[in-house]
Amino acid sequence: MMNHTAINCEKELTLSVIGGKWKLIILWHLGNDGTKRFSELKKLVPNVTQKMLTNQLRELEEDQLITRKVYPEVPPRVEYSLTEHGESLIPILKMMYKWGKNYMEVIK
Amino acid sequence: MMNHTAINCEKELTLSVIGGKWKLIILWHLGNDGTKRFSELKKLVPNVTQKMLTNQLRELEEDQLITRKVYPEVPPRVEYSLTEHGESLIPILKMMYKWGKNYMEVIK
DNA sequence: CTGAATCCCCCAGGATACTG
DNA sequence: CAGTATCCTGGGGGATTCAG
Repeated sequence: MMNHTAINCEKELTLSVIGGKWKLIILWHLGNDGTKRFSELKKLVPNVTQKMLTNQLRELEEDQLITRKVYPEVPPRVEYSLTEHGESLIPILKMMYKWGKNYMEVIK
Repeated sequence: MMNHTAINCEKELTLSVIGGKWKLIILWHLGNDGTKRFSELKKLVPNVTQKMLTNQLRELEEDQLITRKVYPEVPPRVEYSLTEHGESLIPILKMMYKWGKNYMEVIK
């Protein structure tokens, strides 16, 4: 598991696992569309660099929100998908989506 | 409103308004206990510095999640409370709390 | 295709001191 | 009591290059 220091409360633990710059959108796509390869995620997540995509995926994997499956092929194929922990996060993401959408409309 | 740059999606907007280091716990206390003075929040939020508490409160105010009421007294009294936007965020915080609690138990 | 390895910059956040 | 004003640091995140 990752190093989540200075967590005062359980909600901050939750925040710490989804708080990375690209984690919400990664989880979102894996939640909606299911399994994705690295290159697919690269296209789906606008403006990520390879380094950051790799980085965020590693952290999500450490936190057991996604699984990483490597196929021993040439060229290599790696697929990412949500774990049960990851799946259980989707309802929260949906609420965040709804709240953000409404908030965006109300706050001009 | 604050400067929320590089928001790819509405959920990231939501994340951006609650993402500060002390914002969750501030919103949490204001949601549970209602109006609080600055000094009360200072006690309720462990290890915050005055600067950071002020900073986070200002940002929450800019984002219209809390209101700031100043009483013209000596010594000064300032009270903070949730706006409707802030209140509407509480269900999300509760879900995050539950998720984090369960996650903490399952992941050793 | 899926990475790892470097180098670098910015700024959120901490420590500390001062003020109406 | 409820703040400002400075100064400073760590590390999250970007750009770029190399590799199996």
